[in-house]
Amino acid sequence: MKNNKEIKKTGNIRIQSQHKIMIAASTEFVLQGFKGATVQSIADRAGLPKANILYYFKNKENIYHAVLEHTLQMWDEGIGDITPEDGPKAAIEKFIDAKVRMSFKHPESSKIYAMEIIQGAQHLKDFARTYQRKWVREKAQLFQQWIDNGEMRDVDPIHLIFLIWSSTQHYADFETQILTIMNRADYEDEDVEHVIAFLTDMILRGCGLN
Amino acid sequence: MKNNKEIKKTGNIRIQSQHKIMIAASTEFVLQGFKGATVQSIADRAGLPKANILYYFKNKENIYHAVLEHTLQMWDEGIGDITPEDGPKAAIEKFIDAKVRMSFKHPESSKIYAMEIIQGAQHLKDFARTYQRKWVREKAQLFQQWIDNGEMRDVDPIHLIFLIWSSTQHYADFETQILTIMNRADYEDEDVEHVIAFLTDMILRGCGLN
DNA sequence: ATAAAAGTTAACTATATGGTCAAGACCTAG
DNA sequence: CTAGGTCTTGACCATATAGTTAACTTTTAT
Repeated sequence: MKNNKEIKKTGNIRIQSQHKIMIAASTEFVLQGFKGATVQSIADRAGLPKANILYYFKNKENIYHAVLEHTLQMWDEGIGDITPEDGPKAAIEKFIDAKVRMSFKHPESSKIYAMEIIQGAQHLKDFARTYQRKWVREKAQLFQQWIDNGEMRDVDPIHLIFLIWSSTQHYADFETQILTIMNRADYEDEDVEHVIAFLTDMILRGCGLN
Repeated sequence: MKNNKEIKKTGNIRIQSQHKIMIAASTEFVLQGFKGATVQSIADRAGLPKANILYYFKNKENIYHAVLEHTLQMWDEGIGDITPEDGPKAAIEKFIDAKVRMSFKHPESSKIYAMEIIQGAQHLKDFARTYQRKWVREKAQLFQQWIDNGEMRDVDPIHLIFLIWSSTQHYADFETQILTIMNRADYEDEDVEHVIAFLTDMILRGCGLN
């Protein structure tokens, strides 16, 4: 009880502050990059004095790590799992649906992750990379089995995953460009559904599932 | 003659130095981002003293602008043109072929461009954005005509272009991740052909052209 | 041959920034 | 009420870095 309360009270302000800082930091990292985002700019955006930021995170790198980790975790949770029972059609539908929704809901996460990869994944821990390799290979194997069973066309499963990945992520990462091209200020709710429908249709057909 | 020689000689060293600097700068900008890339690091990579860099480019921003402009120009030249006579199949084939080859040949360009867009295209001149909108809309209209003529399935042409764009670009931008997943150190020549074949097959089929 | 132009570079400066510190405010438990 | 912890924050410092300058060398034009 006592311990509980301590966590509830003392922990709360810590969590809350850290959360507020991470939100602000995400924006700054997207806008300015890791080096370009200054602790001061993060502080300003979070509405806190700089020293307070450094009180909750030992240094800028730690903020970035926290943000990255949070991103990975969100990705991991958001991307529902695919099972052999799903069959190829449902699997692709689930996968596209989840990724597109995530792209539209958390574009900053996608952007930060993309920048990290583009720059060579210098801050990404080895285990994260290995984890992803395992994930992709596992899913690819599922697709391969469906192919072997004649449940879908014989397409390279690894590249199929890349295709889904890239085409869905694009709406987050290239938001600016896409909005410019569509001559719009913001995405709207219908866009999500439209994109899901479009991509699902195209890719299912590519796999001979339509 | 005199004038010619002057351009040939004097211009040469200028062009050569600028080129060398831009190559080095590209790498640094990809690796460290705009703010993270220091003039010194660019100088070191180019094998020149810092002051020499600043002699050829007034400041860091100018180096970045030159690199960006070069990238845009290359993209513009590399992406062959599509004409109404091509018909949808050849158009898609040409487009994918050109973009994939560019991704594998000049990944840094693709990366710099991607980072610029992700960060909100803060350095991109308005005319470049407008130009791209025009380009995409123009091509989309072509596809729309083919659709109206019953030459291909009725898919959203703008999103079709996004799909081709994203899936091809991905191999440049996410190089690091893709190599990790494929457990490889580098791309090989066959990869280009394989990717072209895979994407062309998938997307043509998606458009009902196969 | 020579003067002007172009190129090279070490040394310097001003500033921005990451991070520290210490003093004090504010909780919380007993 | 008070002692120990947590939180807050202005002031400070060391360093990294963009950009300048000025002296010097090399190239080019005539």
